[in-house]
Amino acid sequence: MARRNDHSRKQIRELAIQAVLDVVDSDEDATITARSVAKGMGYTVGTLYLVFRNLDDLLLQVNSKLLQHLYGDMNVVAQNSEGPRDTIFELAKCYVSFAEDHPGRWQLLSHRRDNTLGHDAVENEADNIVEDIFVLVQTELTRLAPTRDSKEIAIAARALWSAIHGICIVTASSHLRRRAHYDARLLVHTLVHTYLSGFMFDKIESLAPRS
Amino acid sequence: MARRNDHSRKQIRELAIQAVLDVVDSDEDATITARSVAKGMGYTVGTLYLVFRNLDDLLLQVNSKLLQHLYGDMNVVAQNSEGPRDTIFELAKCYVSFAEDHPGRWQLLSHRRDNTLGHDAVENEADNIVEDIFVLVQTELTRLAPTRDSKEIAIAARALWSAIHGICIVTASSHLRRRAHYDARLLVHTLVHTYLSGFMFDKIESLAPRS
DNA sequence: ACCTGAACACCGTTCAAGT
DNA sequence: ACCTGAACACCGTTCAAGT
Repeated sequence: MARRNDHSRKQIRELAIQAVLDVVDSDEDATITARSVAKGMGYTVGTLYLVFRNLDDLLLQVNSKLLQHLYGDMNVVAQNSEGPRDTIFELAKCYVSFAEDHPGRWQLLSHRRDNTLGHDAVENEADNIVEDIFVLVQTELTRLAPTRDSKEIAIAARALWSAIHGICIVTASSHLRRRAHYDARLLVHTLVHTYLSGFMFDKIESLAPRS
Repeated sequence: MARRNDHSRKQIRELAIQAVLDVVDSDEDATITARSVAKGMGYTVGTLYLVFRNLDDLLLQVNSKLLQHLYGDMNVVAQNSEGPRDTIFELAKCYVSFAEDHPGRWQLLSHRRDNTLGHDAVENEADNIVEDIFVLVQTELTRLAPTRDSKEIAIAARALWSAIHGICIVTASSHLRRRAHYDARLLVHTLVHTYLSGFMFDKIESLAPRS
């Protein structure tokens, strides 16, 4: 054995990433293991460490890829919807769909990373995409209330998007524990509807003359 | 060694729970280990399995205790605030304070449990307290809009509380990655303010005559 | 009866040795 | 040069054996 040279370094990385996705797609509760990933890609454990710094590094790259896809989908959705209000609803739906249709992949995103790797390029890349997603929402909120302070809108966007994320988490967790199930889509719709009502109402109020 | 009989079964359980809390209090990122818990309580690993079914069972009991405390605090807060609107703000602040002042304990709450243990008494206990917390919020929302459908209010309460939780999670995670930090307290305040505005606005609208 | 600690089957990670 | 797989230091969990 040894010395096969079937794949380039980049191809091996791709194989590993695909193997991780295959594992979580086949069982959302599966624990990702260096050995299981290696088996899935047809190599041995050692090879993994030839190409990634460690398991966290691999998972980080998977997350980066997942976030890129999600961001891409969200951009398409943003393009194809009518008006900022509708767009925000569609963006939220897009996120819930990702969480519900690919629970394994979605859970991968909240995998706690070790701080052992310093400020990595890939680490920053993943974080930057998350930032881009926030900005997407921020842009639509700005369209809804063009006169409002941009700092305020940034806060509103973060609050709203974190809230949507929170609903997905709580719903998934109560689903896991076979609890009375509240539909994530319904909860998110309610949240966005109520939040946007409040957002617009506050605007009206601040524009109204002081009584 | 062997046969010390220093503590009763119940005392040993208490020692273990305290040991877990000590570990996460001293380092929020510490990994809870059967051996580290055992060392912290002055026993050996085996003893842990004399008193808990496994590590998850121990962590579940810790969570149950933490949730009881949190629920107690929230009840005190609910008693001492003026009016439903103020109460909801105070409840939210109470949760954020827990997450920020005791990050290790708070993170323990989102520890993913194995499904290996069936429908346990303790498991249900923890879930029931979470349910009670939702009800607390639900009660205040009902006071704000007594005429609204109770099912709708239940949904509104879950959406709001999950949203608050989500903000804490996203904030903690970006804090961990040393990202530009948005204050959780500010985000939660914005969320609650905006959400309640929307909640009241929708009520007004639905009460208003159809035009 | 109560507790221990060696043992087992797993981890992540490394690195000398094979081709 | 490329990859292997045994080795190491850890896990969670069990259970025969000590007092």
